[in-house]
Amino acid sequence: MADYNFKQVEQKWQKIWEENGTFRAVDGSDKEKFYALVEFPYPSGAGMHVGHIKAYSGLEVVSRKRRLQGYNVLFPIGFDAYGLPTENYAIKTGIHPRKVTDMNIEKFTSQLKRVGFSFDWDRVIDTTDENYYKWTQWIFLKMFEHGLAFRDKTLVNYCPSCKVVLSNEDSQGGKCDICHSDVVQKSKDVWYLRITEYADKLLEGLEEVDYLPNVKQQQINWIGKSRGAFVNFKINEVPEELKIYTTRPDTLFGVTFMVMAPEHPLIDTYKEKIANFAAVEEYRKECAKKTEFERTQLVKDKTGVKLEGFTAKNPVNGKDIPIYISDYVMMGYGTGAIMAVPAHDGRDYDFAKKFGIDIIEVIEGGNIAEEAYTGDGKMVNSDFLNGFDNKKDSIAAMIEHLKKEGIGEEGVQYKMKDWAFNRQRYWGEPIPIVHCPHCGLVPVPYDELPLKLPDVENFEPGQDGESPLAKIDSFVNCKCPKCGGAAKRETDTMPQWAGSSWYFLRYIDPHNDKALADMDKLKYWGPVDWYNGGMEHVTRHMIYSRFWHRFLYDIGAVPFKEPYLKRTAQGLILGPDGVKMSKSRGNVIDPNEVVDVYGADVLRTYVLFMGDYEQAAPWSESSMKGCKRFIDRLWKLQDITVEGDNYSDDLMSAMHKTIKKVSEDIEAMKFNTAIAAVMALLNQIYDKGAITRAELRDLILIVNPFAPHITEEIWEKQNFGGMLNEAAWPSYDEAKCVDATIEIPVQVNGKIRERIHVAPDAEQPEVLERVHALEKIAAECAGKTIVKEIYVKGRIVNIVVK
RNA sequence: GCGGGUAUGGCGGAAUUGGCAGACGCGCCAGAUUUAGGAUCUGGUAUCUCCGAUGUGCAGGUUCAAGUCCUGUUACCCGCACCA
Repeated sequence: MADYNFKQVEQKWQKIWEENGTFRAVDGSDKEKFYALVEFPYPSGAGMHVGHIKAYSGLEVVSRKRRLQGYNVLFPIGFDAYGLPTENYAIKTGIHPRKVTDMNIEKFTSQLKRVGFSFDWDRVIDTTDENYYKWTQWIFLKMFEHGLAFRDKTLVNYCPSCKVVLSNEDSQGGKCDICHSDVVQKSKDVWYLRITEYADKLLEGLEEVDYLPNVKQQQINWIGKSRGAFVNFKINEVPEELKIYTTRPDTLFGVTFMVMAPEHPLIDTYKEKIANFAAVEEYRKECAKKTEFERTQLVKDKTGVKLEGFTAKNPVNGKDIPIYISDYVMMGYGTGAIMAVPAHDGRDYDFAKKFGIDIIEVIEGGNIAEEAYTGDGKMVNSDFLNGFDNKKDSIAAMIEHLKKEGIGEEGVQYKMKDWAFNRQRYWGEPIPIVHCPHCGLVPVPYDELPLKLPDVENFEPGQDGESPLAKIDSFVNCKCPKCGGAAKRETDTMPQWAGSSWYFLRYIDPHNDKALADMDKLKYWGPVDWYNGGMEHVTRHMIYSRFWHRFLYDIGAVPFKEPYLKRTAQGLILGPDGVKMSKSRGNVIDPNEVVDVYGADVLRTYVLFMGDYEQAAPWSESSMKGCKRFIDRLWKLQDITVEGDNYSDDLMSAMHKTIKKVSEDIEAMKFNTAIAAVMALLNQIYDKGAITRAELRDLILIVNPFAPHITEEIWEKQNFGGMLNEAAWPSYDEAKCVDATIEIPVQVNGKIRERIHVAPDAEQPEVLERVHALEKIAAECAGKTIVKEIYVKGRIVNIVVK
């Protein structure tokens, strides 16, 4: 047999698959469906990364296996093409983002095809295609109609370098997610999506899906639901109440001061009554100047200013307490003001120590002279709560009291905030809203969608962060759809997360021009059975898309509640130096080069063999050569193939065991051990020196999902009949997975002294009888008393002697 | 600080969930083939004081039996972070 020519073979089969539409998903089939989804790529100019290959190879293998098992598989791909890098490239080069995007999509497509992924290429979507974003705009208008899209003037995160307003999610740690420069606070009119209204639904939905535990936990933390109480504190000097939120209302008797966020509006309302207003203003200025970095890094050093001339009354004991402002209280959470219980909160404790404020213990168990005690314990110094010994009961009792006295109520808070939903950028979906001087915000009529993104010459954002669209008079000036008067269009565009929030629905019916997808098709294909992607998308992208989807369900546009039944995440591929791949480090591996030198089958096999799929692992070229050897050895099996319609006796259990192992491991995403099992089988076959046609046929089938090109070629060369992808996944017989005899280690006091061969179903008396007949074991036991004898069937013998 | 995770040969990693630690691959050593290199094939490869003992970050514990379970502890990684 001539050496394996991967270049020729891979091209040959890729062409055949393409011409035959081999991997097309069939609408309206009687077969059971399987919808596998991978996160569609952003088509960047750099082209694909080996990380993409690993991300897609997991469900690629599952999909190919499921097809052989008779499923109707939908395994689609598309492009999430709106975004800043393309726009910035356009600004730099003057090439239109449309052109850049088309070029990049073409590049990605050819790269993906070279790897032989079994995507359904008839269903490719592009979020920047007007037939796609028409429906993105449609969903936005539906949200507007239902009061979920609204406009508000607030402080926003603004990146002075990108000249763009960012969501909290895009500016974590006070750094711009795109350019990593410092984000500043700015007052602006912005669009929001009321995702907070869906917080509970998003939490409840998690109970019915199968996500990795840490994915679920991250989403729960992100939503950040907490239960507690709102309590009103009277301010003594003015007719005003200061409302606070607390998770521990039962510690009210330990409150010795209050703290307001520096931005709290009450401060301005009563500024002429604040005796030290100049000092307050000074402090507020300092806070506004602080970067997020300083705020978080100097956590322990508490700062603040007392509001002179104001005191509050503790509503449970009537004590007068001072009010401070401090930047450790945030305006964006709760009510922007807190009751401080220094004895039982670390931050309040630090503040009280620094400002010399009383610390009153109300929960026993700690040493409040040393530090705040945040554990549970018996209530003290707390009037009617004294004697309660767990927080559940004491909180319930206090809430009861607050309600009865009319000073507070039960409450819930979320860390999640409403989603800032606009960018002052060109390369995004136009927001289909008209600003009419008479009618206010008026939606573009549905029959006028898509509201097309106009052509512009200059993609630079305007000064002060205005969208480039604002400069195009023909776009901006329009008639109000409601009153017909002169009006202006919204010029902001949607954020990059918009298009990806519903793309999995469009794959189901990508060419539909009547609806985002046909209801019958949605019923057949939905929901996504298995979604794999990166860990970095489990909060933002996944929560956003679960929100959109749940909204669409609530208005009857989709027939299922949760979009993704199962979610897994692949680990990163690190550079050969063990560090995350990056252009600046120069440790990036180009998949094209790997395909050139080793072939697509080797690349596919290696990214799955290199380690635990869900764990990060460094790239190693020499390790990949091992996979190259594996592929070549697979080819050479043809040299030792002999006639035979059955498995041979000496490979019987090995064949069945391997089929079982590979079948199970693929479903469990343990691709590395599946490949290892096949390698071990290959070693055994070469030791024996022969393989029957029946064995080769099934071996080729189970390797096919990993290495589809070479296996199709062998299939054809060996005349196994038809195309491999029309054959059935081999089955295994549980009874034949066991060998005729198995080796059992024999331990004396837990140390292995001998080994014997027994039938797998041999019973304990028989085995022990044979064990005692062994010379070495008899010697070990001589003169000692046998305390215990254990035989674990098929595993081990242990004799305990004294 | 909170939440989640990881720790096993020279390296990437296995271990049926309490039952032979180191599967499989890389690397390395030796041999075969080759003018040579590469490729390929065969054998070996945890450590040590090597007929026996030791060994899964560290210290204890449970058990006939622990990488796996329990208690404590250290280091590193990821996510969130002054969230009241």
